[in-house]
Formats: sequence, structure tokens, C-alpha cells
Amino acid sequence: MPSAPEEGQSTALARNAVDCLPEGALAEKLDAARKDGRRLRVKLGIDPTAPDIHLGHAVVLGKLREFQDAGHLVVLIVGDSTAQVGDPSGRSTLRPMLSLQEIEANAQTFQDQALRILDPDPERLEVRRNSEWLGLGMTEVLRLMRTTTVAQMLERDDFAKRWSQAQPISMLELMYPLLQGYDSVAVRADLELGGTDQKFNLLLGRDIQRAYGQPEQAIMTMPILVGVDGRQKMSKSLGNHIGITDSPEEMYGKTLSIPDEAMGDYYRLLLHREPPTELGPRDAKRLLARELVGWLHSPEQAQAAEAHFDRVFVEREAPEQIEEASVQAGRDGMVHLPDVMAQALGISRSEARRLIEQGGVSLDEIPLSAGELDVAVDRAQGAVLKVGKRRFRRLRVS
RNA sequence: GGCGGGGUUCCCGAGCGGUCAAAGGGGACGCGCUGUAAACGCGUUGGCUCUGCCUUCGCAGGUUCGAAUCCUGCCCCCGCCA
Repeated sequence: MPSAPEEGQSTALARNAVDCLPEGALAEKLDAARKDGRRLRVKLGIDPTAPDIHLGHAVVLGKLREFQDAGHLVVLIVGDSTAQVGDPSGRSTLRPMLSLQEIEANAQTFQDQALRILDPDPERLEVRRNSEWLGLGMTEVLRLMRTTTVAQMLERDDFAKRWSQAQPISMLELMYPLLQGYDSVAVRADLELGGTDQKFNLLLGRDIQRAYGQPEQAIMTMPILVGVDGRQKMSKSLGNHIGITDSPEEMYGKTLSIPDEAMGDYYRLLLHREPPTELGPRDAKRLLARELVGWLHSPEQAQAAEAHFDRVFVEREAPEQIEEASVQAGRDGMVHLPDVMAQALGISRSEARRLIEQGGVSLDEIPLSAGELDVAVDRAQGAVLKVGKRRFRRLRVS
């Protein structure tokens, strides 16, 4: 049995985790590592299938950071090779194929963004690409494939579900968990983290390590964070994400838009504490938004973001900083608004017309009426164009 | 290899010769309301030189006064059997 300090440490490190398996394995590993005077190698693999990291990733990255702060080494694997395969976890259909260029670009931003949360100290962080070792020859691939049976693969839920519903499962998808397991072999992981949807893959990594004569990693799964819709998991493709590089204003506003019920999860998983009971939901959420912006940007920017939000959405005034849009006057000395909006906002002229039609556009606080598509130069010059609730442009007639 | 089912607007999905820029849902956007970029309600959701015109229903041809709807060929996807 591990001694008390590791027991305590492992409990602390496993906080918020859904699974930490096998039972007691983490404490044992911490204990053994301490005795040998070495650090644990804590693995996380992320496939650069989308260009940005969001708060969902931040849950797991934050946990990794705790391991770093406890003196361990995080091995961050940017899955540039596996991204070409596509993780079938939680998927009901085959992922689309990404081009190498896209993957490379994503890989770079991923790495940069992850460092906003992780400690970059080389003693604490090792960043690897799995293309370093996944250029396997056929012999090696066959050896890898021999470690696992079809029955084992079909045990996993998403495959089982698809299988029973006679949905397709591609060979490529079957291959994915094996490659992820091979990553664990390549970096000799002591522990691998992931979301709960990764449980199968993480556990399979153990079997593969064993087959390669390595000690098996422990695994830890973290809860999946819901997106700003409060229903589905946070994901870029569902458009319900808060990116960790979102601007302070955007991050603040998106946070306030999460349903009250989701607040607890955000507090626990991202800020590692219970939501304040002494505050009402409104203030608790405002505090949450400030803290998140403070964490990923800075406390000063958090204050500014809140002030901006109050000004624009509570007081309904124009923000202090407004982007300029230079516009041309027509031959008749009028400014054609659909044109201006199309150019400045990247929408179609038809859409711009519709917005005006529906009373969604105002010029210096005065709503435009339906059909008011052209405006005199004097009125446009220097005026603030407001489209919807949150898009502002100061017009500069040239 | 054989048999069968499909490819529709951002997504899912109806339509199966005119009344179709195409039902319904989701999402997004706008307005109202609100502590909120929430919830709820109403509305909008191909483009444009906008009471009309142009382009869209896998691709290419064809039939027809008229095609998302019928025919031919091609491409792609799915299932079953082997």
C-alpha cells in the first residue's frame, strides 16, 4: 500500500476525474516514482482536427497543469498523424479527411494555445508529434494489429451501437485506437488523460503497452464540458465553444450566455471550486466570466471586458472602441447602406437589406426604417452604424 | 460479383411534372422582453440594379409549353447476399 503522502497527493490530483483506473494505480505510480526519484510521464494526445483549443480542452489541460505543478512531466502529443485517421470516439459517422496543410497549420496553433495553460518549462513539458513514430512499416503495423481482436474493438459503445444499427464502421476507424495506444508505447506513458469519451482508447493503450512489454499506464478521464448551449458537449463544429484565444469581450459575453444550470460545471472544472453560494445567479455568472477572462487573458482585461459588456448590452450604448469603415458616396451624393454593410461586415447585400427591413440597423442610435437604404453623406459621416445588438462600425466617408 | 436503397438549400429532412427559392425541425440572425449574447414570443434565413430578375435540388445530356420531380449516361454513398 502506498504511503500517506502519495495517497493524499493522488486524491488531490484525481479531483474532478470521472475515472482514475485501475483503482489505486495512480497512488502506486506516484509512490514508485518518488522512491526512484523520477517524475511521472503524463500523456495527453490532441488531434489537430480543428484550428482552435476551447474550454473543453482546457479542462484536461488544466488537470495536466496540476500534474506539472506537482513536479511531473507532461507529454503533449500533437496527433498530426492520427488526425489523418480520425478518432471515431463518440462519432456516428466517419470523419472527413483533412489535408496535410490544414493539419500542419492546426498543429502549430494547437501547440501555441496549449502553452497558455501548460507550463512551458522543458523540465515539465515535452511536446511531440506522433508523426515522429507513426511512419510504421507494414511489419510493425501487423504486429500492432495482432494485439487486439475484433471482438475487443466491437465492445466499445460507439462501435457497438453502429454495428447493431448496421451503420458503417471503416477499417480506418478500427485502426485509430491502436495508433493512439502505440503513442503510449512510444512515449512510455505512466498515465494518460482524456475526456470520458476517451476511456476505451485509454484503456486499450494499456493492452498495447503490455503487448510491447511495457508497464501499463494508469488512466484518468475528465468530465466533458458542455458548450454555451448547455446541452451538447463543447465543440467547435457544434459552434457552442468558447475558444481560449477568444477576445476578452467575446469570452466574457459567451460566458454570460451559458445557462445558469451549467455554471456549476464551469466553476468546478475550470476554476476548480464550487460556485459561490452567497451570490445570486447573475453575479455568480459575472464572477465566472471575469475569472475565466482573468485566467486566460488578465484580470485587467477581465475588468475591461465587463465594463464593455455593461456598456453595450446593459446600457445599450456604443462601445468605446469602434472599428472604422470607410465608405464611398454614390454619384447622387447618397451613401448606399447595403453596400457599406456588405463590405464592412462580410454579409450579402440581400442580408443587409433584410436587416434594415427588420429594424435591426441604426445610425447614431436612430433606427433606420424599412426601405431606408440610402442616407445623405452628412448623416453618414462619422456616424455609428449599429447592426443587430453587437456589430458596430464608425463610418468614414471618403 | 448479384440484388436493393440513396445523393435536395448551413445541417437533418419532406417534395416526386406546373401553385417550388422548395414543407418541417435544428442552427444562425433580427425584433420584443430580460440580470445576460439565457429562457420565452414573433419574424427572417440563395443572390441581385428587388412589387421584378437571375442562379440552385450529385454531374452531363434529353423529353416537355414547363423538371428537384420523367428518360439516358456518368460519378459518389449505403444496405443485404456471396
